[in-house]
Formats: sequence, structure tokens, C-alpha cells
Amino acid sequence: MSRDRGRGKRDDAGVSTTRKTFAILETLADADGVTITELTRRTEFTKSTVYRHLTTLVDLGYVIERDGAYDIGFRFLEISEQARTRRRGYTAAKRSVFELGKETDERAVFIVEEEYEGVYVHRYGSLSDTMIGKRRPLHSLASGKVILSEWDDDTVADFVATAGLDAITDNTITDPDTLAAELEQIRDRGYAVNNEEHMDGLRSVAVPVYTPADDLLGALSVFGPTSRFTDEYVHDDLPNRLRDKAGEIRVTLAYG
Amino acid sequence: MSRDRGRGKRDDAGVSTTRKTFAILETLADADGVTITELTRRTEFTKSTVYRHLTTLVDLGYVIERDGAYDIGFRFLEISEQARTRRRGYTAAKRSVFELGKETDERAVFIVEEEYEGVYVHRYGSLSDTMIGKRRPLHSLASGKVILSEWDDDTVADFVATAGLDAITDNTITDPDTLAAELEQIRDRGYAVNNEEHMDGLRSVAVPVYTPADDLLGALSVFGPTSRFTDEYVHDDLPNRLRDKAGEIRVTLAYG
DNA sequence: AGATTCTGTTTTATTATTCGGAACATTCAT
DNA sequence: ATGAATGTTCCGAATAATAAAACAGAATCT
Repeated sequence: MSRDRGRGKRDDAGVSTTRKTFAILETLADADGVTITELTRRTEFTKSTVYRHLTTLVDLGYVIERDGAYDIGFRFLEISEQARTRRRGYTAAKRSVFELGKETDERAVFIVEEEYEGVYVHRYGSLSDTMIGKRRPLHSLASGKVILSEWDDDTVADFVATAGLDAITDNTITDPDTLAAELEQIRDRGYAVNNEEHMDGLRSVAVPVYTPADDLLGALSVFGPTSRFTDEYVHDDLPNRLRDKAGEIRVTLAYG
Repeated sequence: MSRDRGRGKRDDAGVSTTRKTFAILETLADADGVTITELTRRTEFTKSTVYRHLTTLVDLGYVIERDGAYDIGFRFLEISEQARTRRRGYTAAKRSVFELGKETDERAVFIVEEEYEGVYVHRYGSLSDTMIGKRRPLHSLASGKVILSEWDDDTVADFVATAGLDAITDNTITDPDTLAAELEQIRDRGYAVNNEEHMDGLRSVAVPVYTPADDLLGALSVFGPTSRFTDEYVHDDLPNRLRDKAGEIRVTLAYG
């Protein structure tokens, strides 16, 4: 019995007004600090519709209006933080990501699976690369492969059937059998490596993070340019550091 | 001319369906991992209404359904991150909060003003206290007073008239003149202190964070128990540390 | 200064959609 | 097997969202 994941692919039943609201919201998130007419241009709705939805959102506090321009408000932060603190381990992972990044001086992330996608939950890195909340195909990430390696064959098969194995780069694993072999190796080694499977010039290493009850919480990962991420670094140094941090999270959860 | 802040206090015009959706969403955020009937109990809506709204949100991916229980999804993280990265300084402040917390071994936060309220945007602290996204009255926080001290008299007066000066503890400043004097002192010193004005047994220190263009970005703050937060610690040691970190953010933005 | 062309806002009748209640289906526990 | 929960579907009635056009105000241009 494979888990019920992935998009439900329901028909377009339900509340269509709510769909409109979120369509406007997503457009606004893409183009922040935008005016009503500009937002109307970017959506398929009329000006009065956008106007009414927006003013409602402003009234609710979810959208901020400043000098006629509209922005996503911090009230969403309160809601999203609910998802980020649902499991205590997520919070523990936050600190580990930071320490890991500081100690290695590399970019570090903590990734969780939701709806058959990898979601960046915590990150340490430069000012510019803001990936938190972004969603990526599991099979193209070291952390994603780590998560896949924890699932049983049926679930992986369902994932392949539902999400597919799209080629993100030339190196992305697109063959189910190759994936199965890769996952087997990850289970053996205890860590996953990504060789430019998600982005050219980028390698990464990831390990699973478990709760004290041995439930999979997510994956801890470090990534960087191929020039610096040599085989030795990737296969010897980093896996141990990552495992240490993953272990710390477990211990923190067990003994506070 | 005071700025147009605070809640617009519009009438209940607009899209009432959207209001319902967010009412359900907020209830769900309060009581995560809840069932449809339970959610119906906690709201003023009928079961079919909650059902329709929820399934729509699940279909959109903003709510996750697992074994009949509903959770806030990580898709909100993508939206809220838009607010958190709107200004580059917000991202820079994240690292400063972490370093500050690590170095002082205290709880540290970065706070921003929105709609006349103080919003916790970044925090370093123990596993349990999750304050990110939470909103607090500006006049009851050291960081809030720092922000108020940067405003002109008209804006402060408008804030007092709109938000009021509610007493949160016995020490909260509730008198406008006392507040004015306090803000004057903060401007002189360059930092603000909170003496159990927000919570009994808690003291804190805060400094303003500026952009290279001298715009106020937010406030950096450290807080802890009165027992440990002696006058010397609060007035000598911490202000300098905080100022250093605030300066680093500025420099990062200018040359980083 | 006057005219033009953008905005944001309001109004209206029409239409489409949400709503609530009840019926149905399903699961679970006893 | 029975009963009491739950989740789900259906439907007519009532409401609420919609589009379009008209209005107001600001900004830009001549």
C-alpha cells in the first residue's frame, strides 16, 4: 500500500472565489510592490475583481498597501511558521543548518518532503540565494534521493508514476532502474551525492535526519561548486560532518 | 503628515468568501492536525462549508491532508518568504541574529514594524519559544521603542491614538508623555531597554538597524531573565555588542 | 494653465456561486 | 452485526461575486 501523496488532481470543484484570491496572491508574491492595474494586467481578472480581492486581503492584514503599491504582508509568516514548527525536529534542524554552514563555510540546507516534492525549510548561505519555501523534484536532489531511499518500493514506484523523472540537467536520473540502484547505494553508504543532477556545476551531499523514534524527519545537505567539491571532500569529509549534525538533532530531540 | 499605518478599519465589504477561507485557515493554524468535524466545531460555519473550503485549499496545495487530519502546508512558506526577503537587510539580519545569539548565549531577535505592530522576523533561542511571525505592541518591546524613537512626533501621536498604550505588565509605559521622554532617552543613548514591560521577569536591550542609506530597517534585540540581565550587562556590555551587529548588517548591505 | 491619460474607486444589474440542510456513504468501535 | 461516529454528495434558495461602465483624482504632457 503506497502512501497517498502527490497532488490529488481533484477536479476544479470547491470554492472558485478562493482560487481567485490565491491566484492574485501568488501573482502578487511573484511581482512584489505592484499596483492594482499592474496586477490586473498580470492576471486574467478584471480590475474591479482584483480591487475587491486585494482590499479584502489588506483588511485582513495579509496584504500591505503602501503608497498605492501592494506587498505580501508578514501575517503569512505566522501561518507558515506553523508548518515549520509542526515537528520539533524542524526547529532543531534550523540551528544545525546554521552551524553546519558556518563550520564548513558552505551553503547548507534542510529539506523536507511534501506532496512528493522537496521543500527547502532551512538554509544557510549567501544573501542572494533565497530558496526557502521553494519546491524541487526529489530525484534531482541529494536530499531528495535520501528521502526516496527511505521509502519502500511501492511508494517509490508511485512517486515515479505520479511525479515522473524529468531531466533537470544532463545528469539527472531519469531511469527508474538507475534510480533504484542509486537508492540502494545510498542505503548502503548512509549518504547521497548529487553530481550536477540538479544544476550544472553544482555538487552536493545529503544525509537523512531521524527522530529518536527512527522516523525520517528530512534531509540535511551541503552543496557547492564542482571545483571545490572534490571526490574526497564529498565522499570522506562531508558525510561525516553531516552525520554528526543529523545525530545532534536526534539527541536534541531525545534529551532536549 | 503622519504615515498611513495601522489597520484601515474598513467596513466588512469585499469578498466575504475569502474572509471565510482565512478564518478557517487561521483556525487550522491554531489547532494543527485536526479533522473536518473538529474544525467545524471550532468555527461558526457548517460542515459542508468547511469541507468545501478545505478541499479547495488542499487542491491548491496550501493545506495538507494526511489520514483525515489537516495541516497547514509548506506552500505558505513560499509566500511568507517573499515578505521576509523583500528587503535585502532582512536576510542579512538573519545571520546577525544567529551570531548574536551564539556569541552571547542569549535569545536574540530581529523585529520589524508592520501596521503599527512589532513582528518577530528572525530569532535565535531555545527549541520551545517559537515567536517568529508573532505580533506584539510596539510600546511594550525594547525593539518596538527603538522603532518608535525613529518616528516623528506626529507619527508617534497617530500610533498612540490608533494602537493605544495598553498595559501588558505593571511596568508597561501607558502614558504618552512618559513614552515621549523614554523615546528621547533612547535617541540619546542609541539603544532601548525593557524592564519587564512586556513580561514579568524579562529584560531586554535593542538597537536600531539602518540601511546604508540610513533608512530604518528594524531592530535587533537580546532578552533574558532579570536575574542574569543586570544593569551592567544591559547598559554596558549588550548595547555595544548589538551596535556591532547592527553595523555589520549595514556594511554587508553596502559592500557585501 | 488646460487637456489628456493614466490611475483607484464606486455603482449597478445580472449572473454565477456559495450556502445550509439533509441524505448518503464510509469507517470505526463495540 | 449494530450503532455512532465520521467524510462526502446533492440540491434548491439565497446570497454574494462579477463585469462593465461611470466617476474621481492624480499625474503627465503640451
